[in-house]
Amino acid sequence: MERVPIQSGCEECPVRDDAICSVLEDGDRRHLARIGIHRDFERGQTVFAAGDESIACATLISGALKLSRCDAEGVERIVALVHPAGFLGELFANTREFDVTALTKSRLCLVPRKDFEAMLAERPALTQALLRRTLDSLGESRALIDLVGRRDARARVAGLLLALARSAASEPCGQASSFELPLTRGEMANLLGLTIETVSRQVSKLVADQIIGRSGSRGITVRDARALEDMTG
Amino acid sequence: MERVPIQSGCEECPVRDDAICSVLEDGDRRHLARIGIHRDFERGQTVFAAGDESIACATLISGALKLSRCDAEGVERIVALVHPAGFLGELFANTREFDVTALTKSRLCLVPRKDFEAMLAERPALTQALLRRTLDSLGESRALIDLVGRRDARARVAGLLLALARSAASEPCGQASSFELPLTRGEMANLLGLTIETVSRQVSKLVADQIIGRSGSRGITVRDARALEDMTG
DNA sequence: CGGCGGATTGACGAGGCTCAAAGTATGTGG
DNA sequence: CCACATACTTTGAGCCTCGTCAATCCGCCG
Repeated sequence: MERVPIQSGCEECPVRDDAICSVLEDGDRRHLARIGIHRDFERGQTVFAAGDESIACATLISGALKLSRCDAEGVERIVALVHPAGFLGELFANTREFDVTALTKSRLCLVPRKDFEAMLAERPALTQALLRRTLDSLGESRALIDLVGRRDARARVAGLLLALARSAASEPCGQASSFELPLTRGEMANLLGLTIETVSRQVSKLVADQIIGRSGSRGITVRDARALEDMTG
Repeated sequence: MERVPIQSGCEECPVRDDAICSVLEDGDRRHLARIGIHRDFERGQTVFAAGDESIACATLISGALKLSRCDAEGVERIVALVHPAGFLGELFANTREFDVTALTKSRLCLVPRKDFEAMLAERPALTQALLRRTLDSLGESRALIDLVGRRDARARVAGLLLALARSAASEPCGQASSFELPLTRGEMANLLGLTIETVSRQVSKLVADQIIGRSGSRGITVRDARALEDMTG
């Protein structure tokens, strides 16, 4: 569990133009770079645990994370995915609400919460950026409600594959034609409100219909993006 | 469609301590009171329409609203409900993303968007309050994902009834034992990702099981709140 | 090689959707 | 005041999708 100081004042950061710190002036950025650290996580590692005290905020630099919660019976419930440039942190509560787990090898930029909150108080632009990001999350969350509440299994899987293809794209607004799933079938099922078997069957059916291709159990090739989009409405 | 100026600088406002303007100092409040107006809507009236230019923000003073969107086939999809003290407004986009419709007789406090944004830029506390409210919406939205994605029909209906009982409560954190549903069966079904028939059957079953009582098709009495809570996990 | 976690595939049953009909509330016009 | 229309709700019957249970398969690692 290495803690690496942030080198070179963020100049090399791959998400420097997308993450919420992009709204800061260079001076403020340098300040954050001095107090922040980088840290790497392997697939499956817990980044934050629900119930823990919230002492740090973070921006995801690379990789992918899941946000989940366990219900009364101890069953995991994934409520959102986090992609690079995404922000993590409880802002007005002292304890964390969700478990945050790495889905792939991931790198985070961690900043002590109190320092971040201090900067929020002084820099309205930062608060606005955070608000904007939260509004985006809200939009995503509502899109997920749509997917999960109204679509059949085939459309749910199609919608998730599209979303993952988009987030795997190199440019914003594009979509990768070929990518590795960061989620197991079980995690896909969990997120979509389906079972492992149903997800597996739908993926197989999409392959049979020539809409996607498979390489290994995690590799996906989008053959007919149009068909996928049509399914999700 | 009357437009009523805000009288008496908000002193009488029933949501003055809960709405986002509660974080403002009296001077700023008076300023908003001068430029804002009150407006009443009847059940079914459109408050804002998706695609319209966003020229006003609003706080719901009384009543209830639904946020919905239509998919490609023109089918309505309710994504959230808005209760008194709730905030409405696209902040970084120029067009509205959702249809907003009154579910009951409702009163709103409307403020021109540009004035509101100007105040946001000057008053970090206001931005923070809005951020906090947005985070709450995000939490609600994730709770809805949980309800819709993982629970069976009975639990979904139970969860919605509980949520409505809470929002009908006079004190915060309490729940009304008897209230009027602001939603038709069709709207409940839409929100929960079920059909009208299934909702109707589940409500009938809850009545048969002595868990709730009915007075007319919209009146609900909670007889066994514990049982409802147990169902939703 | 065997063991293990994850993925696939099949058979079966149940829960919820579809289709259909009838019941209830509310309003409108004669 | 009643007849009628309209909108919403309730209830029933049958079917289909998806969940459950179970067996097998694949890739990976010791």
